[in-house]
Amino acid sequence: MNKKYTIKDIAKLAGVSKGTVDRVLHKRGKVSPLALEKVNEVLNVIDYEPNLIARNLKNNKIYQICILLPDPEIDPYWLPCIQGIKDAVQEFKAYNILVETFYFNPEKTKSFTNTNETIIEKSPDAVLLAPLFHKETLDAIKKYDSLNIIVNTFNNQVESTLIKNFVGQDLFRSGRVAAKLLNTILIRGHIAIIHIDETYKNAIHMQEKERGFRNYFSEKEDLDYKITTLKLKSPNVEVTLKNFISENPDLAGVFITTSKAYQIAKTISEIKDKKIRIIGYDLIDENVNNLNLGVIDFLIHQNQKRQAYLGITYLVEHFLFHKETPAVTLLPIDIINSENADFYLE
Amino acid sequence: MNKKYTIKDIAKLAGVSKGTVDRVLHKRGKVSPLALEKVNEVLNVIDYEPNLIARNLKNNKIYQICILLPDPEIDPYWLPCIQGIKDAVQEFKAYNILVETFYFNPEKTKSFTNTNETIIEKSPDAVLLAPLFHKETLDAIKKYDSLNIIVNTFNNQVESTLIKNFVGQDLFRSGRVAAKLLNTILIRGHIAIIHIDETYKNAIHMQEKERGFRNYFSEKEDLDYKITTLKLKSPNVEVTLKNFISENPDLAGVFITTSKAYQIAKTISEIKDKKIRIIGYDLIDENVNNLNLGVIDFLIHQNQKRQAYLGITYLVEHFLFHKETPAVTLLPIDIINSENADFYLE
DNA sequence: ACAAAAAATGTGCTCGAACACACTTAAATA
DNA sequence: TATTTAAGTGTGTTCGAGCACATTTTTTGT
Repeated sequence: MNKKYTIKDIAKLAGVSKGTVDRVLHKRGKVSPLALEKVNEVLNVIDYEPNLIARNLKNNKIYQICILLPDPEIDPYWLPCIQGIKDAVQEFKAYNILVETFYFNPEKTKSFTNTNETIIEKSPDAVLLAPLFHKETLDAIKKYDSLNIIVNTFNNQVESTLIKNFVGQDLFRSGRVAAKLLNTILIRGHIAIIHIDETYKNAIHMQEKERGFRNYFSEKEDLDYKITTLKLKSPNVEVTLKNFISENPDLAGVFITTSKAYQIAKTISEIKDKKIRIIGYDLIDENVNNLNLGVIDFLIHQNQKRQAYLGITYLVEHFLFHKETPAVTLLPIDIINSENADFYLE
Repeated sequence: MNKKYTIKDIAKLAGVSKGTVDRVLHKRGKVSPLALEKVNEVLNVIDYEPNLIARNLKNNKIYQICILLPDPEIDPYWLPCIQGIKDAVQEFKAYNILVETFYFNPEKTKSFTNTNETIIEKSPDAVLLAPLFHKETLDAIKKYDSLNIIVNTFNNQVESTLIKNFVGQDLFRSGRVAAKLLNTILIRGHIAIIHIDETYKNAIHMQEKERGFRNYFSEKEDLDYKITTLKLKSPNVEVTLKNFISENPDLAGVFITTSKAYQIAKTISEIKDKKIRIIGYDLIDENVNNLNLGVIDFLIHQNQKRQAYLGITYLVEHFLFHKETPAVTLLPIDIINSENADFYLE
């Protein structure tokens, strides 16, 4: 009754050979209308699911997947990806899957293009990219596609029909989440959106978050908030911030669009006479410390680990099981406070 | 170089037959010390991973898994589990896995025991239980174990060495998360922990959450909060609550330990002169509506869908791939506001 | 009508692990 | 020493899908 039907079963039921059933199933042609009819009749009645185990046994090709991301030693934001990759490798080590990780220097465009060339020389079956540099990424994607190498991306969205899958987060929405959080903890007041200028470009990231943040408040115009955008540049972060705070004594909350909230937290925690609320991104150590100290109120988790893990998983499932991969996978925007942070770490 | 070694390869390298290698790998005995030595030497050098695909091909047993949970029509809390089960079934339908779902009436102990008996008659290979009734669960587990049926649990934790795996949440910690949230949005004030008395027993659930909640505040004794526990009984919920609010004009926040926060939200939203903050559990429709209306500030997501999904997945992986399952899997305690709720729904 | 070409169909082998069973060699017993 | 018993080893088959190739049937052309 609940038996799993095999091709042999279908062949017997239809009164043909398994070769014919196989041709029908794979639309390989060379089947008479009569035989086609008979097989289809059986297929309509029973619920045939090919046995994935048997299907893949024969296919002893080793699939090579390369994953390219910024060097976590230069930007610790990418550190959790390593574990995500490890998890995926562990999960699929019993299959013919070979995953190789490549790092590039996020501060240097050249490093990105060079690493892509190294990967191309390996001629893998698929590449998973963290596409930091827009133009160079498009070039790389074109090149990969011409060599029939599948390209998927994670973390940063790049519009291209050549990309099969993107895993990341809706940055606009994450800006809205941050806005709602500040709206919940502050009745009114002056809020600063702080972009800390990185040497490399994640400007689009920061802009999208700001857009979402402002969008939330623009929908509630009756609310009594003043919102200022503050761009801080690398050597002068602390000085500029201190000046801003003393010039704006009504400052009640800040939203930091990068993972550098701890830098702001340090300055703000030194102000003893009032509490300025802080919302930032990413569970890097310094941020979590400040969360536990009560200096940072919330962090938004971008789940890089799962991004990398899912990106690889989709590729493996594509190769091994011919599964359809969704064009875009948006991970949940996790809200973190001191009490639930543990569960999202490692 | 990166070739996958097979048993045949090992046999050739060790100068024995694949039968001998097989006996060594599975410790089936009947191997001479000399042969054992030779095979082990090869195994030490190469990194052998058995091909899971081939291993399972031969094993054409159909594994039957029964999952037992409260009827979602009676308690909508369990509704997301259906989707979690569906997802798991979909994922494993190509393998020999048969999942059958059973509902019991959470208000009737007898219904629980009866359904367990129905399952036992089916003699499945494993059962995944939502163990609502403590004593009856222990009896059922004992019975299952004596019949060599694997028992795993989800949602509710039951101490028993016979259980291979539990998937759920740390309720104590989730109480702490709620406490931290109220601590973040309220500077001071009177807070009420509200237990809405269900007809059936989830008393342990509610107690653990309260314990965690109070534990958080007990650690910060310098804070200016007053915490009251309020038990509301079914027909008089609204009246008792209204009385409490008028008797306690300093009430600033409530923490509802069940999924019935919307009931409280209704009453509280009618109070126009002040804002009482509300934190509750579970993304059921009425709660999410109140989240969007701004009446409920935060919901804590218990991720029932994933609980059911993971519970089944662990069993399948145990049967199919002989994977070790962790004794306890604690899901993250997701904090939900109006802006990120979408991502956790379905 | 008959050979040749084309179309349709069936057979048989492969993948790797698992295990039953046949077989060989060594040890134990009379 | 002959014979039983045990220990050790190798061979061969199975699982289901996929595909190459052999075989059969039908169609086409002369």
